[in-house]
Amino acid sequence: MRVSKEKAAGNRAALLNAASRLFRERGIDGVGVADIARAAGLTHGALYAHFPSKEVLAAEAFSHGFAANMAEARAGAGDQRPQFEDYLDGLLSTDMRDRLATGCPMTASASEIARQGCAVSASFTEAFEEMVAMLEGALEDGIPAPQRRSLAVAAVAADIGAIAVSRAMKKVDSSLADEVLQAVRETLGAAYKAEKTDFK
Amino acid sequence: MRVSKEKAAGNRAALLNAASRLFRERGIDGVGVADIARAAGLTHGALYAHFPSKEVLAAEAFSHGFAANMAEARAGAGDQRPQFEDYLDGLLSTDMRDRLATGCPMTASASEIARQGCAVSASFTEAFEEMVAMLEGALEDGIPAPQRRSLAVAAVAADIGAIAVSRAMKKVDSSLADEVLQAVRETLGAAYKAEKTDFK
DNA sequence: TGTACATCAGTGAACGCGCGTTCACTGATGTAC
DNA sequence: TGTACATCAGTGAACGCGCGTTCACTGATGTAC
Repeated sequence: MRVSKEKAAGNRAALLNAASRLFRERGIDGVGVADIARAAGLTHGALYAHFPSKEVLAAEAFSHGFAANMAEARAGAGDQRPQFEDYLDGLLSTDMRDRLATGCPMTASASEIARQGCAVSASFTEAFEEMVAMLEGALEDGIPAPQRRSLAVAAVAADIGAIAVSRAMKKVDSSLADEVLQAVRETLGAAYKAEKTDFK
Repeated sequence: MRVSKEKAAGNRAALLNAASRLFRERGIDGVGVADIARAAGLTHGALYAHFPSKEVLAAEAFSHGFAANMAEARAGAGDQRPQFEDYLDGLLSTDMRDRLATGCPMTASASEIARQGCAVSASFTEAFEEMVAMLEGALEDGIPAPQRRSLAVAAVAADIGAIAVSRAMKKVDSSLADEVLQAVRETLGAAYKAEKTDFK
């Protein structure tokens, strides 16, 4: 039966939330549309009143989950502008690694995106650029723009790799999993320090 | 009907080759056992004479594909011992990125491994350690062991991230995809240079 | 070397199940008068 | 403000299909005599 506009908007949001969580937890290929609808308190047919296909839902859910993560990162920073190293500490923490369902969708699905359609790839690329911009803005002003850009791009890619790798290994070797996070943290820190020294 | 021991061994190898390729191309969840058996010229029933389950096949196929990649890397190095930077150039090239079906299984499946069973996680972890050892051996002797280890671990994790990210974006922004590889290459190079200078 | 027979790799039908998507239908909502 | 009716979010059965795994069966291979 028909439902009020407010209720319909709420259902749409519930579908996005459920999809976003489940896709991160089990992978895009590992979740069915019925699972998502059920988690949102609806039947699978209703899903198609809001999204034309699973792929479009996946792309929107990706952006939705990423936006929530960015908002959290900015809120967590508080009033003053955070430094590059503060971001690294947060991104490469065991906390971030252990938050699969609510963490960054890029780290949760990195290697699956290439197998998905263009809509999902586009969401991923947009998220990547947004995160690069955030990190770039946290680098010291003394460093020239090309080096800042390069460092920020590398930091986001390395973070995605570190979290994915750490998660993949945690079940069988949790100390190695922790070591990976620390090693990437140290290496990015060293590269940043070197750039700062070069251009002082 | 029964088949000679040589033929059976050949069929097993064909199954591993097909599985290894297909899993990298389409993801572990994206390939069925029937696809693999068909690609190896067999029926799906025969697969279960060689492997007890898809998960065990996935774990063995992972190790199989990784071993081939390592052998290639060592052969490509030729007679003299390659430097760390030579490895980075090879690993972070557009060639490596564009070789999905025959490239490193770690880069092809990184974010999916955490969702698979322990057998696959164990294969991943073993491969990771082997690759770290290879890179560690290519670092300059002057750097102390802890720093060498940290740099090698970070390089493998960052490489996995860079290739996965570059593949994810290529469809929608190929110049950004190329930039990612170069940025990670530069940043790891800068970190290595800084360590060399520190301990000279 | 020749024969009888146990072994077992490979076949293909069948198991129960979930997949993404479509569609006729329901009935409360929102709108036009 | 009250009534008639078009709209459309949501339901649930159905579509055809592929999934991983099991199993009775086949028949060439390898072995024991």
